[in-house]
Amino acid sequence: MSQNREPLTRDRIIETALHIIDGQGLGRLTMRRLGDALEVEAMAIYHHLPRGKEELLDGLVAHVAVLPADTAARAGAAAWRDRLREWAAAYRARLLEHAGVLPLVVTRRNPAALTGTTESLREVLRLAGFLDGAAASGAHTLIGYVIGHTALEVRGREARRAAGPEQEVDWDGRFNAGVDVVLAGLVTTLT
Amino acid sequence: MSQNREPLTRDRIIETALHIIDGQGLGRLTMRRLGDALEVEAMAIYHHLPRGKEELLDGLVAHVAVLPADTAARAGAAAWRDRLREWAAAYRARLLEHAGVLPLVVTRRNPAALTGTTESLREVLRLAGFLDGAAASGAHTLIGYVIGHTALEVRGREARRAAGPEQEVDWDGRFNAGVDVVLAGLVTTLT
DNA sequence: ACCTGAACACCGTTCAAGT
DNA sequence: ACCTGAACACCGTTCAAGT
Repeated sequence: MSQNREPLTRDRIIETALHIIDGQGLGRLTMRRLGDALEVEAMAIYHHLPRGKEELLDGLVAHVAVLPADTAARAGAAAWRDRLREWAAAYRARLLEHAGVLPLVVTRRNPAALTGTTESLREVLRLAGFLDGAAASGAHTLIGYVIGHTALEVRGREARRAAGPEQEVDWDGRFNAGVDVVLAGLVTTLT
Repeated sequence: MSQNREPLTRDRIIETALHIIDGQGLGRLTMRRLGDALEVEAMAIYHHLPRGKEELLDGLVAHVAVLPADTAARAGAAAWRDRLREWAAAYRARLLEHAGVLPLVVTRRNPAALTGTTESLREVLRLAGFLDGAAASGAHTLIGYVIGHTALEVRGREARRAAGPEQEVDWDGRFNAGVDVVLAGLVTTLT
C-alpha cells in the first residue's frame, strides 16, 4: 500500500523547518531532523534545495523578514505617523513570533530579503513629504531600531530566567516609546 | 627540548578565537581549529572553559559587546548629546571591527553582557536631566538603534558584492543621521 | 594541575543506485 | 523526476591515561 503523504515542496520544507525552530530552537534544526519531520530521508531535501542548508536558511529569512509596509494608502495622508507606528508593531510581532531566526536575519545571509521592506517604508516617508535622501535615511533608521530593539527584547526576556524578576521591564511600552522617539526625531528633519 | 609556548589562558583562548572569526568567519570557528591555532589539542581547551564552546561564545560576546559610556564627566553637562554621539560612533566601530560576532550578540546568548553598557548609558541620560523612566527607555532606544542599524550595515555592505554598486550607500552619514534623529526625538521627551 | 589519544554520537553533503 | 542507502570528512564532547 502506498504511503499517502503529501509531496515534498520547497514551501513545505521551509514551513516545517520554521516549526522546528519555533519549537526547539535554531540549534536543533538539522537536515536529518528536518527529514524525519517530513517523513523522508534527509537527502531527499537536496532535490528541492540544491544549495542545501544554506538555501534553507536563506528561505527562512525571506519567509520571516519580508513584511512590506502598505504604500497603497492615499498619498500625502496626514496619518503617516500612525501607519509607521502600526507597521513597526506588526514587524516586531512577526520577529518575536519567530525569534529563533533573528540571528539569521542579522547575519549577512540573504541580504536581498530586507530590500523590499526598506523600499516600501521609504515610499511611505516620501508620500508624507520627505525628500528622497531623508526618506531613505529615515527608513533605515526606523527599521534599524525595530530590529535592534527587538533583539534586545528577546535577550532581555531570557535574562529574567537567570537573574530573577529583579526589574520587570514593560517591553511593549518601551518599544512604543522608542518608536515615538524615532518618529518625533524624524519630524524635526521634515521641511 | 621543551616547547617554549606561552601557557594556555582563558584570555588567550578567547583572543585567538576572535582572531579566527575576524579572519575566516564565525562558521569556521571550531574547537579543533582553535586548538590548532593555540598549538594544543582541542581537548585542552576544556580545562580552561569547562562549559566548552558555549562558554567560549559567551566570552566572545562579553569581550566585544561591553563598552560602557564614561559617566565620570561632570554632571548636568550641557554636552550630553555630543557624548552620546561619540559613544554611538565608538560602539558601532567596535561592532564593525568584529562583525562576525554580531549574530552572537543578537542571540539570547550571555544576556548579562549588555547590562553594564545599558546602565552606564542610562546614567548619562540621568545626569542630563532625564527622569529615571525616561532615561531607562532612552538608553534602550539608542542602544537598540545602534545594534540594529549596524547589523543592517554589515548585511548591506555584503550585498553590494552580489548586486553590483547599484546604489552606493554612505553608511557613515546614514548612521550619524539616524543617531541625530534619535537624539532629536529624545530631546522632545525632556522637560 | 594540565594536557593527550582514542572513542562516541552526531553533523552536512556526495554519489551511485533504485523506482 | 524523485527518493534511498551507504559512505566521507568533519563536528563537540567524554573519559581514561599520561606527565
